[in-house]
Amino acid sequence: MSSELPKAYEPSLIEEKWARYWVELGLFHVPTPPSGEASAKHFVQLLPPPNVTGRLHMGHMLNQTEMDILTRWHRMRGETAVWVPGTDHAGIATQMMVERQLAAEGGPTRTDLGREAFTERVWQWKNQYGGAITEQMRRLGVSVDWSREYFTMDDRLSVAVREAFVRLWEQGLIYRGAYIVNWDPQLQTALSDLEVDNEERAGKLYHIRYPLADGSGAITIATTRPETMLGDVAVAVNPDDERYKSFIGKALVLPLSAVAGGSPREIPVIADAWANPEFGTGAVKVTPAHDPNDFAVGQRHNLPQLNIMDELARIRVEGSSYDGLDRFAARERIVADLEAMGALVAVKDHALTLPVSQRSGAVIEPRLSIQWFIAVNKEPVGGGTSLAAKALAAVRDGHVRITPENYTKTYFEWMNNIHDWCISRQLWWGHRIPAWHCDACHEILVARETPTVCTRCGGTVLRQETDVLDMWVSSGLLPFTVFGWDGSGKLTPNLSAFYPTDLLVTGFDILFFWVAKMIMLGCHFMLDVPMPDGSVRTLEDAVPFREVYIHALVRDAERQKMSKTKGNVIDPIDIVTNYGTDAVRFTLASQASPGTDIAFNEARTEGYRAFANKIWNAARFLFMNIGRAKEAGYEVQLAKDALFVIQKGIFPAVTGKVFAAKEALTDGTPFEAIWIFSRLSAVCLEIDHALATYRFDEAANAVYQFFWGEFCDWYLELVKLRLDFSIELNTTTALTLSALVTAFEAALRLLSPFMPFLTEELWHALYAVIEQPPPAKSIALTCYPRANDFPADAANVAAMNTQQSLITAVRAKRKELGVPEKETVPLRLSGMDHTKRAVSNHPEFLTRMARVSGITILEAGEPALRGPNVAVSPEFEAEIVYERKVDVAVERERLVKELAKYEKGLQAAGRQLGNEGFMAKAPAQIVEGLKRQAAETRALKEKAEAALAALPKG
RNA sequence: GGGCGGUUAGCUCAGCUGGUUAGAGCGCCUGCCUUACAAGCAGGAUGUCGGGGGUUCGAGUCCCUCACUGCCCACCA
Repeated sequence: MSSELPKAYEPSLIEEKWARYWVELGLFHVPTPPSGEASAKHFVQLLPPPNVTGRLHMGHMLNQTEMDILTRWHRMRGETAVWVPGTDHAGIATQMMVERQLAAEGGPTRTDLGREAFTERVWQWKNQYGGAITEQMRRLGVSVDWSREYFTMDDRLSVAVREAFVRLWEQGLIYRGAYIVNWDPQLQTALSDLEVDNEERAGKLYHIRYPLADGSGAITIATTRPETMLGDVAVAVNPDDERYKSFIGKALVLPLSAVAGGSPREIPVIADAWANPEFGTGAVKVTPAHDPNDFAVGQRHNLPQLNIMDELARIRVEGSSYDGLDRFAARERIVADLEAMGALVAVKDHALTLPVSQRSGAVIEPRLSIQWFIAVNKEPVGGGTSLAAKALAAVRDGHVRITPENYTKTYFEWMNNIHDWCISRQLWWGHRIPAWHCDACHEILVARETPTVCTRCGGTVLRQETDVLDMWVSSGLLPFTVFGWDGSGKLTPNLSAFYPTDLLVTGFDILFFWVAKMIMLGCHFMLDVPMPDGSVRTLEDAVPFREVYIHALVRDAERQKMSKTKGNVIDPIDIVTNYGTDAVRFTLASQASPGTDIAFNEARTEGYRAFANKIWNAARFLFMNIGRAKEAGYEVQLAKDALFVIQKGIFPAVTGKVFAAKEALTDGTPFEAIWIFSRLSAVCLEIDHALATYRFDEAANAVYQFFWGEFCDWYLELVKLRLDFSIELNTTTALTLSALVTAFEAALRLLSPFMPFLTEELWHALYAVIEQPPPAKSIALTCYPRANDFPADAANVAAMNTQQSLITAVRAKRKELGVPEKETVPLRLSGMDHTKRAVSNHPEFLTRMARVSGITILEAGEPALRGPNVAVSPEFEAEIVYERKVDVAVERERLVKELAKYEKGLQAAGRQLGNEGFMAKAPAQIVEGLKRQAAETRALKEKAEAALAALPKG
């Protein structure tokens, strides 16, 4: 292979190849260390499992980009980087998906099929389509360990889920009972509070008169859901409400409650502080079976619970004329009937927040039903603190650190007000609750193995509970179940080596759904598992992860939240197809910093595609020159210690484990080579610091700025004046080429966590060009550049800075004077000694970069250069010898503007320097700096004044 | 009703514990096909850092306040 890379970078030509290569060679597989082996420094992460039904969205892409950058970075730093991927069975979503599919096919419905056949269908679906999202992940090249991939319904995980359930039950932390839950009448299942959204809707507040049974008057109540009055069992008033004191204890006749052939029900007026005198009429109807507040009131007053709806939210009151009506139809009928009988006192507009199912969009009906709960605030039987208490302590005591920090507060707020967790779902797809009901005595048996005999009555007809577990139960156990936890209390080799995991990267939307559950369950179950050294595990090491990084939301270019209804959803795969994975990754990384949402703008991605192309072309330049060197008879080879040299070259390029550019410097090392190494060294520090603090944006920007703004803009340009293949075996050329290759190869490694595809391609191409086998199968398996690998020469960098500012100033002045770009001009230079020295040491920089034909450096005694042809800075005056074609008016305007700027600066400085307080209190270095700057500004001002005076009048 | 954030150049955002005269990318203007790259090169313009007050020698940076604007949580019928 030679340097024949296409002129423009075409990601589609290489990405698929490498994505496959990484997976097929299993490059990111980390074997389980033998039991008992001390674990090396590791970096373990668990991928937040996407739903099997899912397609990759921008949130996933951001999440995975961040995780992948960190994983690759840690891996290249020599740590054992384990990233465990997997998918979630996603109970409701998957069941809905398959039901829809059945409906589309016109085949049997779920209920037609029955439980067993239906779940079989879901498995079929999962096996056929469930890999879509992981396929997308493979395409993105995320460096997960695929051999560790899990599915939350895998046998091994299911066994662990059952074990966890049984143990919680045995510890008295799981109970079953009739409570008000959020009922989704469409899906016909209970939902947790978190699965319910509250939506603002315009509604009505109905005032309804309930007459006293003794005919002595009436109470008017206010309600937004009049249909539930069929289930009323009381009316509550505030005990301190003077208006109603006399009513307390009396009986009311419940309107419309008469069923066929009967008379209306009577209900009592009770006193309860729940009734708010300020709201509505101050009297509230009490419907314990259909409202959580009323449920509580009912418990306090021992009221009956009257369930008047079925699971489809249809009215079910035998003998009532409303029987069988849908709740909303019933509402209309009831309101009309009340109006007809004169009981409807008023209807007022009322803004209300309606609970809506996140899953189906149906209006939630609070419903009394029998469900299973985890008691999160209860102490387990046999001692210990509650789940919530442990989870609070884990974060409070710093065993789990949350970034950005302000989420810690949110976490505490939530954890302090946490309610019991409803874990049962009336679905068929999921982990079926391991409980059996005895037909004979109704005893509930919770067991690891399917029981055959009732332990209480010896009955043999046992039916397994039909409910399944909330999906977050199984995913909440993942940090230890993926490493083989089986409840036996044994430390598996994987747990020993990899638990607790190091970092969890996730979105805030599942902080409570998932993160909090993992902390509760991890702290609870892992406390029983001994440490690798056999000692007792404490909370510090029971936590599921040491750190949580909560990433921001990816919005559209207008900062709108992406949503299907708005139609502004950006499909990452589309963008990746257009611009390449690396460019999209870089776009996300360049904006990813803790707590800041990302506005995804394609224009930005276009910019990073250009960056990829820039890198590509830098490589072409390199390869072209290596090709020339070979033609010119230079020897290109690897040295003994896995380094390669060119001719008698000096710079070890590469990698494997050793890298020692620093030691390899010689007297002949070109100035600009030392400079680029010094810069590399500094950038390494910047990147390490940035990534250690989740400043992906800073890291990305640092490497971007380095590669484009320094390596390409300056170093490559300067290199051009060294490379001379016309002379046989020129040492300078050899040294330059060695340094160039060395620096480039290091830059590729620096870039590779951010742009894995491009860097992999070019890295292999580089070795192909020098006809040597690469030192590793992948750039991802080499080591990350460290600051110490390179020389850092401050004096060199300072001199280079001087050269750069001089070159820039001359270029600007040339432009101002209208010198044609190709024309070379003589230059005269006065100014400070260090500037003169920098230029006389390397006049070729100025000559090449600013197209200067001859340089005259004025002696120390000579007067400083002045005039409109002089480019000035505090450090130098550089005169371009050229007959200017300058517009005097324009030049005057420019100078006047410049003067004003200097004047403003001087005034600002003068204010401070003339301020006694400042002089007395400000640190010396600040004062010094300000003085120096003021002096410089004054000098510039004088120079500008001189130039202005020298302008012809006109 | 509680809690958390945001407001800096036309756009998207940096600006770390207050310290010299506020930055980047994109866009915009001017000139260049300079033997890696026009997805490029060189040069340039652009901000009363949301309003007001305060603390300080010194304030995008800290405090108060107002305005606008997101987001999360919440059982007020």
